[in-house]
Amino acid sequence: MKKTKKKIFHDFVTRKGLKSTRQRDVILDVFLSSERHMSIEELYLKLRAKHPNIGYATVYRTLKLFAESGIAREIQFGDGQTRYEHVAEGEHHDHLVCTRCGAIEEFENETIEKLQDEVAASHGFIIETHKLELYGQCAKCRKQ
Amino acid sequence: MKKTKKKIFHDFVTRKGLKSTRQRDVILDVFLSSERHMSIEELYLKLRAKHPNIGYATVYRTLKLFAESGIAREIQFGDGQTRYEHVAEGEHHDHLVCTRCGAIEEFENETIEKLQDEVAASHGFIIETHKLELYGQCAKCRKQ
DNA sequence: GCCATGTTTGAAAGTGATATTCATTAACAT
DNA sequence: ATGTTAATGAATATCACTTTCAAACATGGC
Repeated sequence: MKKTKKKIFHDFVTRKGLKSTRQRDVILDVFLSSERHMSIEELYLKLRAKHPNIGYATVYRTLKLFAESGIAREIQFGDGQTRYEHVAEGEHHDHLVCTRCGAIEEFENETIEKLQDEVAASHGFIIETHKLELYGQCAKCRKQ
Repeated sequence: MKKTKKKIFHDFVTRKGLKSTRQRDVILDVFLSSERHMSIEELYLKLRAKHPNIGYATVYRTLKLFAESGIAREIQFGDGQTRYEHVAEGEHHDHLVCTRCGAIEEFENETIEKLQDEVAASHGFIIETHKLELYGQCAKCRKQ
């Protein structure tokens, strides 16, 4: 059994000399029990149902911390909302985004990654990160 | 010789029942004579040098029109600025973005595009557009 | 446990980029 | 030249964060 995300985040908080608070615990629980790609707004609303006294700013700051600790990653799909996705250790994936219903699917493709490195090399670049998103209609929406 | 972008935009304006104005002409000239990836802000500043009385809102609205007419395309590189790039007919390319100096290079790769279609198909998606950006250090910055 | 210290929190205000409003001005058809 | 409709520019609004600040907490030392 690998280190759980709760443990990873807790260690991060300790190592940084930060404090473990009720709010952070609650936000982490909600984040971990949610779908993989959530905007701050979505998480905030979900949270409010049970914890109406937690502020937006706290959610915002805590998600940033999740990203910093390595258990989450910020993503932008160009709709003006920052989303946070769960990060599985050592794993990388890209996204398929449905332009109709907004559904997000993930995929991995070794060959594409390799080609990206080649392209970068031929331009003298060293890649640090990349972003690959395919936008279109998902199977469900196409049937309608 | 293909239809020029001026002609394409003018036809678009006519077809839509819009009007041809001095401002739109000027903004189009500045856009066409500029580097491929310009933010609204950059174009506005460049414009102000010779045409200090053209408003920001007009630039903003006109660039949207360029995109709608097909001669320009909106792109987001995650720095919070929308950029507009020139669109060459039938051509598609992706970007290499230097995380140090902000330089933007373009590339095309047939094989990657093909693989994208395969990935999409295996998920039941039909791709409409895609976005592939490689972020890293460009050759120049690496040497420093 | 109780304190001292530094961190967090939540409400409110601030930011920066984009988007809209509205009175005025300018294009185009007649 | 005139009427109609679209475009413009200044100002304002919006949106999604982001920061500020006083009050509330968490944690280590006594």
